[in-house]
Amino acid sequence: MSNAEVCCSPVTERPMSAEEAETAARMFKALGDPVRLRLFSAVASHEGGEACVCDISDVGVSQPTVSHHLKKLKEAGLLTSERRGTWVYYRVEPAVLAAMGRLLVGSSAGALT
Amino acid sequence: MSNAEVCCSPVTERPMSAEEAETAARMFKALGDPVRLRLFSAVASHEGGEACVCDISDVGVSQPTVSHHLKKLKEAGLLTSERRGTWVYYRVEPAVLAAMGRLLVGSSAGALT
DNA sequence: CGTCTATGTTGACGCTTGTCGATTCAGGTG
DNA sequence: CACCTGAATCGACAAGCGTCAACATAGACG
Repeated sequence: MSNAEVCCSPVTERPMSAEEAETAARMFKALGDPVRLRLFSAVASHEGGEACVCDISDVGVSQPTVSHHLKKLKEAGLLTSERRGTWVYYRVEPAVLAAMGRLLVGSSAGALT
Repeated sequence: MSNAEVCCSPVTERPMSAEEAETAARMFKALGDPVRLRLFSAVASHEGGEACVCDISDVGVSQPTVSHHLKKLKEAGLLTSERRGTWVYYRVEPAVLAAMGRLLVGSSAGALT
């Protein structure tokens, strides 16, 4: 259900419809908070493309707040989570980065590594 | 002063610092509202890369609200404005799209058209 | 100058959001 | 089982945000 597939043609191609904008804005909004952006970057740059909460929770806010932001990122379709024993691991939804990049630069930014 | 040059290395490269996140989040936040995203797309996709307010103000909200959102986009460094006679024209700051794209996909998405 | 049109600004309103402390849940360990 | 640690949820609060109607400003035109 991740918004990645649905959304969208590049912003420079034609004016976005209300529906497209609604979907895309939800993803941008999720990255529109400094703490969330740091958490997201921490996960995305972590080895293996995934990280335990304990690895990334040092962003200067309380533990409930970290949990809250991770939930938001998950709801936006940017992260997925999985519990393994004591710890919970978050990983980046790969298609999302490509989709958002394509939305901005239009070109073949969809070509992933 | 546009945030484009300052910001940043790709999110997947290393965890963002608090300062980087603050800067980048401001740009994502600006695109995190459906109405603003539609306005931005309308300008970006308009011929010549610029548009008069009168050309794009049909997004379902009142005129003051349109003006308010355009101001926000301007403050975020995504748009610039210029008055020419009766009308005010907005245009996309070109480096910004490339910078945000690079932030997401990491690759050589900076290569513009 | 007076008036008309195109944008911007102000002030107010309700809703959303980021944050925390307290609590709860989940799993491991003794 | 009791206890401890990692993580999520709850409840509350202040701050921020999107929206509008009313008003203000800027330029064109008579």
